[in-house]
Order: sequence, then C-alpha cells, then structure tokens
Amino acid sequence: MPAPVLSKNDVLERLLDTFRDRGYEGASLAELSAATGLMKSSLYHYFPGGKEDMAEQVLAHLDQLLETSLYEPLRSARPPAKKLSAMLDALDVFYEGGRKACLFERLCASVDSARFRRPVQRAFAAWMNAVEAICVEAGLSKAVARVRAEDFVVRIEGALIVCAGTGDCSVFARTIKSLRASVLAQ
Amino acid sequence: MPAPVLSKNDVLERLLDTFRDRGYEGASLAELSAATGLMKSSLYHYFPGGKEDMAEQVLAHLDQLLETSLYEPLRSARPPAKKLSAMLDALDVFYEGGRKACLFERLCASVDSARFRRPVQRAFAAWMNAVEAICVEAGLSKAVARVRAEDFVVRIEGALIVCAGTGDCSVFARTIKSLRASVLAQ
DNA sequence: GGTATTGTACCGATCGTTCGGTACAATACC
DNA sequence: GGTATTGTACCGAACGATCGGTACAATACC
Repeated sequence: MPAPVLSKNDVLERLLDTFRDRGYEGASLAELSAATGLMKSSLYHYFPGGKEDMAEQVLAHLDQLLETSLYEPLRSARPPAKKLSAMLDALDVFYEGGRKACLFERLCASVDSARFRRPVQRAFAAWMNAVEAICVEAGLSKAVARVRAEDFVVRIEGALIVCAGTGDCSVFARTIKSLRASVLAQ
Repeated sequence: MPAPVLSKNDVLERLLDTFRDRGYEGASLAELSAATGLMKSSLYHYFPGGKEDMAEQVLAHLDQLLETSLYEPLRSARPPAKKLSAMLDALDVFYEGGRKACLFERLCASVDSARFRRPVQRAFAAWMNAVEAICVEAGLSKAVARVRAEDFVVRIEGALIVCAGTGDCSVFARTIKSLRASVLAQ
C-alpha cells in the first residue's frame, strides 16, 4: 500500500478542526474533503460509516488525546496546584485562547445529537473527574471538590461561548486566570 | 384584508423556539414551516430575506422581549438582591431549567455567524450591563461589578452547554443557586 | 499481478428560494 | 349602493444547488 500522504491521526486532527470550526451540520463533505486533502471516495474508504463515522472517530481520537496529554499527567506525584495550572495551560493552548470552539459543544448541539450523547457524556464526566481528583488531592472534601469540578467545566464552556458571541477573547483569559486562583482555594 | 391566523409575534415565538432547539443550520425551512403552520412560501411573505431574515427578526424580537421582561424591571427602586433574584427566576423559566438552549449561542455557532455578530454582541453586552448595574447598586466597585457580570453570563451559558452535553439539568439549577448566593456578596 | 487508494460519474433527497396564483377584506370611484 | 380596484394573507409547484452517499474503473505502489 502506498504511504498515505497524511497519517490517520493527521486526518483525524483536520477533521476535528473542521468540526470545531463549522459544527456537525455546518461541516459539509466538500469541506471535510478540502480540509483533509482526501477525495470523498477516500474519506469513505477510511470512514465507511460516512460523516457520522468521522465524527465518532474524531470524538474517540480527542478522547484519547485528552487522556494522554491532560488527564494522565495529572496522576503524577506533582503538587496539585502545579497540576491544575498545567491543565489550564493545556486548555488555553487547545482552545487557542478562546478562539476555538469545543467539539463536545458543537456535537451535542447537532440535530443528530443523540448519536454522540454517550461519548460526549463520558468526555464531560472524565474532565470533571480529573478536576475533582486534584481538588480532593489538595485537601478539599469530596462534596466541595465535586462542586468545584462542575463549576470549572461550566466556566470554561461558558467562556468559550461568550468569546464566540462577543468576539472578545479576553473573557477566556480572565476565566482561566480566575480559575487558577480559585479552584483549589480552601 | 384577511386577519392572520397567527400574529407576527406568535410566528416569531415559534421560530425562536425552533432556532433554539435545532440551531440555525439545523432548522430547515420545512421545520420552520411546520413549527409556524405557515407554508414555506408564506414564510417568504413575512420574511422576504429568507432564513437569514427570520433569524434577524427573531433576534430583534428576543432583544425587545428581554428588555421589557428582564432589564427594564431591574431599573425599578426595589432592593438589588430582590432584582437579581427576579432575574435568575426569569432565566430559569426562559431556559426551562436548562432544557432549552440559548439563541445567541446557537446563532453565533452558525456557519454564517458573521451575519448575526452585531446583534449577538449587543445582546451579551446588554445582559452584562444589566447585571453590572445591580452589582454597583449593591455597593460593589465598578471593576468588581464588571467581573461579576461577565462571570454571571459565562456561568449561565456554560451551565446550558454542560446540561445539553450531559443530559443532566441539575447543573443549571446548581449554577442558578450558586449565582443567587454569590453575585452580590461583598 | 495483486492490493490499496483515488478520480469520475453518478444517485436520490433535501436544501433554501422563487413564482404564479387564489381567497378575500378594505378602499376608491361612481 | 354597487362595482372596480387594491392590498394582504396564504398556498402549491416548481427551481437550481448542494447535501450525504455509492459504484466502479483507473491508478499507484508493492
């Protein structure tokens, strides 16, 4: 088999980008084809299940990406404050300071949102659990940690929406900063 | 001239509902037609500019609705805490406890989001200004009031996203409760 | 030669949109 | 008062474009 111009991971990255930018219905096959450099037939070769298959694989890819680059490092022995700070840094990069949308949000806003419900649920749960674990590690009670973790995700997601709505990315920066200072506070 | 079966306001309300539920691209003309009881061609009678026109008029309608039912009452002489509480009650009703999405979010997530940028910007600004005014009235400094107002909107929007993503509306209830207790705190 | 991948040509369905027209109440004219 | 005209509300039937998706022969690589 000829070496693919793009690795499967690269293809998934570009699909991820397109879905994040345009949403599920907004990302047409023509656009996904242009973004990956693959013809429609090639897309259907790699994703026999079509557009839905693409979104699902992108979701799974992102899941693994977050696990290895975000959650897994949090289980190291470093101090909780450092780990939280690292997560916030990573989120700032991943969302490009508020300029990029959240894939989970875009997919659960889709008309066929039911298809993606389960993985999106799992993704939000994993995210909250990661934050909760750091909070507990920092000495907060389980109950407080849960509230903090939920609020953490709520504020990141909300900041992304407000950034997109107002066109002012500074909201995201302020939210990150505020979270850095408050999440682990006793 | 024959009396319309539905008033213009009723039509706008139903379009608003459909756009909130399905998003801009997700709400097809067929769906908008079914929701209003008007044939597609009749929709073009009321909205010569087509779908985009519909969304713009819905946006303007909502703008006025929020102004008269949310922001205007806040300029009364009642105590700030009461007014904030009333706004949170109204938001809880409007978003149906987290089950309904935010029109602004759905429209600025649209592919043609540039078209709605200005009105959405104005809507977010008006919302924040209203909250900020209550905060100032309650004795907070202008700077703190601004931060609180921004965080208020961020958390409402974020809670709606997390509700949709997890299918768990209790997140919205907790966010409302938390805001009720913390926004005006010294 | 055999296999993996791509390009071309399609498909039916649905998209947003337009057009020609009907029903009928209000108005203008005599 | 009766008739012609206007304007509003609305609808059915199409429009071209694009949607997601398929079939298959040609190509590229081992």
